[in-house]
Amino acid sequence: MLDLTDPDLRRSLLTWYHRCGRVLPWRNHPDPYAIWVSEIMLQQTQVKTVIPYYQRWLEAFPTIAALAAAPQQQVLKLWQGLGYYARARNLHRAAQMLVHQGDGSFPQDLQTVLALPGIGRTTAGGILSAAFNQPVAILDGNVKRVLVRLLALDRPISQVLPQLWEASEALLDRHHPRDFNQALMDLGATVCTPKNPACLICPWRSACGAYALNRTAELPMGETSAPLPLKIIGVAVIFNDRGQVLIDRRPEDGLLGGLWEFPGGKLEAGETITDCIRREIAEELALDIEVGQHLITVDHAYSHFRVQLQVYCCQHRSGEPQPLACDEVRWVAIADLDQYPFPKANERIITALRTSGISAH
DNA sequence: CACTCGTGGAA
DNA sequence: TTTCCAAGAGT
Repeated sequence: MLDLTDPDLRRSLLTWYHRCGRVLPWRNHPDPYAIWVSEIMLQQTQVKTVIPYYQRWLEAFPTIAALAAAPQQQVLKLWQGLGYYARARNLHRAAQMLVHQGDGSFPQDLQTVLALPGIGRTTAGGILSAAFNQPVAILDGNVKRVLVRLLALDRPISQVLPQLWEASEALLDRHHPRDFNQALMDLGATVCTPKNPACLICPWRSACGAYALNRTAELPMGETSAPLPLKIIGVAVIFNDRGQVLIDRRPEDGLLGGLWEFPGGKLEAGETITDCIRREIAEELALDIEVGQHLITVDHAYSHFRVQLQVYCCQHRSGEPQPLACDEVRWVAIADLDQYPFPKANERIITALRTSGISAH
C-alpha cells in the first residue's frame, strides 16, 4: 500500500526538482506582492502566457500601494487579453483593502489571506508556501492530475476533491513546503502531462498506481461536458457626423465586466440581423440609427458558449445615447480606441475598422 | 453547489 | 479542424 508520508517519496521529488525544476521570474522572488500577482495571473492560465503580462504589471505597479492608487481602467488595460477580468478587479480591490484597512503589507496569516477577494484555498497555499515557506497545501490542475494518477483514482476529479486535498496535505514536506509545492506543480506541468506523460523520467514512477496498472493514458477520467451553444450577436459600429464611433462600458459584474465594447445584442428568432441591431440600439441606448454595410464577422469561443459577431457600420440619426444597459457610453475617435480596455473579440473589430478605411459619410 | 467567468497553447 | 485544459474563485 502506498504511504503518502514516506520520506523517500518527498526526497525523490525534491531531488528531481533541484535538478529539473523550471526557472520562472517569480520563483524565489523576495517580494510577497510579486508572488501574489503571479499566482492570480496563473489561475487557469499557462505560464508562457503569463510571463509578459507579469513583467509589464510589475513595471506599472511595482508595489501594493502603487496598485491601490491606480485607476481601475489602467488596471484593466494592463490585464487586457489575459481573460477572467474579475481577477484584475479583485486584485485591485484587495490591494486597496490592504492599504486602507491594514499597513499595506501582504498578510502572513492563512485566514487573513483567504479573506482577500480573488484568493481561494489553492492560491492562498501557493502564496504562503512560496513567499513565506509556510506548510500550506495546494491543489491546482497539475497537482490534481499527479495525485489522481499516483493514487489511481478512477473517478472524475470533481468527485474526489476531498480525497485529493487530503493527499496533498499528507504528502507536503513540512521541512521544505516552498520547494515541495513548486516541485509538485512542475512535475505535473513538465512530466505528468495530460497527454503522453514522460513516465520513464518520473521520480515517482515506482510508486505510481496508474503506471503500475498501465492506465496513465486513461487517468484522470474526463468530465462529461455539453457542447457549447452558439449565439448570433448583431453589433453596431455607430458613426456620428464628426467621424467618431460609439462605445459602451459593460457593467462591473458579469462577463467582461468593466471592459468597453461596440454595442449590440442577441439575434432573436425570426429576426433579420439589421432589425436586431436597430432594435438593440434603440433598447439599450435610446438611439435611432441607420444600419449600413457589413464590416466583419467575428467568431469567438468563451468558456460556456460561442458567439458570432455580425458587425455592421451604422449612421447615427437621432437621440442622445443613454447608458440604459451599461455603465457608460462615449463617442471616441478611432485613433483613440487604444486607450480603452477591449475584449479580444472587439479588438478584431477595431483592426477591421482601421484596415477598411471606412469612416463617416 | 452547479454554474459563471476568457483566452490561447498544444495535440 | 476540433478538442482539451491551463498555478481556480465567486456565487
